[in-house]
Amino acid sequence: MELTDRKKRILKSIVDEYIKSGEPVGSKYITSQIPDSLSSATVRNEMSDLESMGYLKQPHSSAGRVPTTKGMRTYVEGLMEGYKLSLEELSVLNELLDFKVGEFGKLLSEAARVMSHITNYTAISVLKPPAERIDKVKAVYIDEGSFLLILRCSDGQVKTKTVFAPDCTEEKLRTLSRSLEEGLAGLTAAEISLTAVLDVSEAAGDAGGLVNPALRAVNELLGAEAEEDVQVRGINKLLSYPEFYDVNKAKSVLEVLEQKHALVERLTEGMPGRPNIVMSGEGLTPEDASVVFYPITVSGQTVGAIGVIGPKRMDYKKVIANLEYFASGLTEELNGKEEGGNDK
Amino acid sequence: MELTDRKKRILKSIVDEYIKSGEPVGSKYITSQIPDSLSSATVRNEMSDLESMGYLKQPHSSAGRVPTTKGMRTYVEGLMEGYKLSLEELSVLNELLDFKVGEFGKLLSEAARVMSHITNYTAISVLKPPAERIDKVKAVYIDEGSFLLILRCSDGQVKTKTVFAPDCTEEKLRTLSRSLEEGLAGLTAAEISLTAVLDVSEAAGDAGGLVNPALRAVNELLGAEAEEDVQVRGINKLLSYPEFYDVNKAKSVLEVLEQKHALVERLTEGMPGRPNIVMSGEGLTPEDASVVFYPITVSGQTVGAIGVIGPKRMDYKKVIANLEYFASGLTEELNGKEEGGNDK
DNA sequence: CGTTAGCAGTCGGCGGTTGCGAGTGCTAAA
DNA sequence: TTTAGCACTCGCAACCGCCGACTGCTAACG
Repeated sequence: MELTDRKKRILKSIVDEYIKSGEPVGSKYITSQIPDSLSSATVRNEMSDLESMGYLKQPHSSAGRVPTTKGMRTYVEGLMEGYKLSLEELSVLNELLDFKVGEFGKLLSEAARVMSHITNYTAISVLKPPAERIDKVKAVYIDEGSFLLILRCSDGQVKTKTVFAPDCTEEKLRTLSRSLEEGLAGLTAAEISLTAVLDVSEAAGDAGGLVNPALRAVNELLGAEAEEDVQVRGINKLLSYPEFYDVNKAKSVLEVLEQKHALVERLTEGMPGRPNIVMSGEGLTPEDASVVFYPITVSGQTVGAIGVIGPKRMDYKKVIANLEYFASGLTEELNGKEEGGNDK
Repeated sequence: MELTDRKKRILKSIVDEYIKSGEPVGSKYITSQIPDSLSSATVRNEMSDLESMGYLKQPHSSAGRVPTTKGMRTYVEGLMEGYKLSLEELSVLNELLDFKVGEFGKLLSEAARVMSHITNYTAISVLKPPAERIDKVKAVYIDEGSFLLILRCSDGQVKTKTVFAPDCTEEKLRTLSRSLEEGLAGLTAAEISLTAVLDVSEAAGDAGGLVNPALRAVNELLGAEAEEDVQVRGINKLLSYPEFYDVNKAKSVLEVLEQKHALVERLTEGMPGRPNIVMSGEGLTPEDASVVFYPITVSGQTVGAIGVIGPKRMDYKKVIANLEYFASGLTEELNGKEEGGNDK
């Protein structure tokens, strides 16, 4: 059977209402919502069709209909109207984007807070350590027992770590800096081979004792878990929605949110530049929940993501509009900054 | 009326059982748990006394008794037995303490994860930026448009921030470093006055254009919100306890956990070196919940805290034993490290 | 005077019943 | 093809009575 225009209108109307109320939608109510003037009986017939086509289902035989995941999918992929950001939303987001981008991690985490506040859903931000090339390495003297290793990556990110090592001198550290940079510049963490390590050791000469601690630090800074960060804000919002009044459902969502590493993986795998929507039944997403997210990329590399998790019937248009605005603004700024600062 | 020894035994027994079951405790059950051989009627009389003294209360007139906050307080402050850490718990904690302490923040957050896992409650770790004196300042060249500001505080913590400023040269940065250090060393954020700022500007000479961005960065690094971090792990654990099956109660707890700044304040205000216990009714703690935490100090300054939040009837002895072991081990290590590295 | 047995009273929780109302599917007529 | 009408289904809330756990009280005992 075909999805006629009228069926689409009815489906859209059902989803709209379901997003508002969270309750099954009956045929009578629909007649008052669609432009067509139809009787409830006709709508019932259409709804019956939509059900057999898999767009709707009845929670029990004498209740209204609820959209299935398939129905929701269709809705978000075409039926849904756009959403105009309110003045208030715009001003909050703009203020946020005025942050200096050097503080990327903090910015993302702050964004999650704001996003949760604006949308009334739980917001997630993830920060992923990209497999970056090393651009510059520097070792700076702190005291005899320690120095600070500074790594500048090809995306402009600067990472630092305090390294404890005996007998540091300014002199030795200069040598160390030079040999590290010569040996490692242009490599990713995975590309640091044994020969590279030996090269560095040799070049370091009497600073050789510092090479191993330094390399360990480099590895940690670039390594997979190094700077991974996940922020979840507004968990309490989740419990405002009836679908999560059942403690077990709420628990299953919270369990997913605890899997921080998996979250990073999952959210940074999405398509950049457009909304990614995962609903329950489509991935590991827990029952009745839905996740909307935008990855954030810098020159083609995904470095993080920001998203929202809520009931499957969340207000997609609003959420998408907000995420879109923030993500695209941020991506632009990040990439602009990058090109500007990279002309060495 | 006085709290006799027998009353204490009965109270302890009631709390022990209540911690296990979460249900009101009846007089008959108690007779089988205490060493004294008493009839249930006698126990009832004693329980009636305990109730009028405010240690117990009845949720409704035909049910057993439940300890009040006062009853719990008395329990945790004397009646409770010690808890022996199991081999498994010890080995996990020891492994954790083997982390390098330079990674203090990451360590705390990891500790929260482990703590939640071991105790089966929700764990909280907070990191507070102490009002530190500036020990050393250094500006390191990144490229023409930016440099890295490195701050070493009197507690040995090293903080960094990328600063964007036009026309950086290695030369200028050396001057900047020198004048910043001369002008700011030994001060806390609050003590940086206008005269200090003018001194720095003057000393900086032709690097004067870099002073303002640099000072702004110093301020951010030392400022109140600068590096505040709160990690909450194992929220899903909370929902395993019947006292939080009621979504509203769970929500009120989650709302408290969202107040990250307030959490930092509250948890770092506690007495170091011993368990701090706050129960519902005693502070802002939400209904039916209880928080146990240990602040972590470095040379007298509280720099963070680790704790556990759970139902008021949580297994205090186990939680305290674990937190105690971790907090004292960490404090020791931190203070040791500090003295060793500070002899400039 | 402390302790104990016994008994009446209280009350929450549980299972079964009932009535209500929303919403459906079907049928027959327009 | 649409519509009106009607019988039917079923979740839900209210209600009821019963059971059991536990208490408070009283009176007797050592």
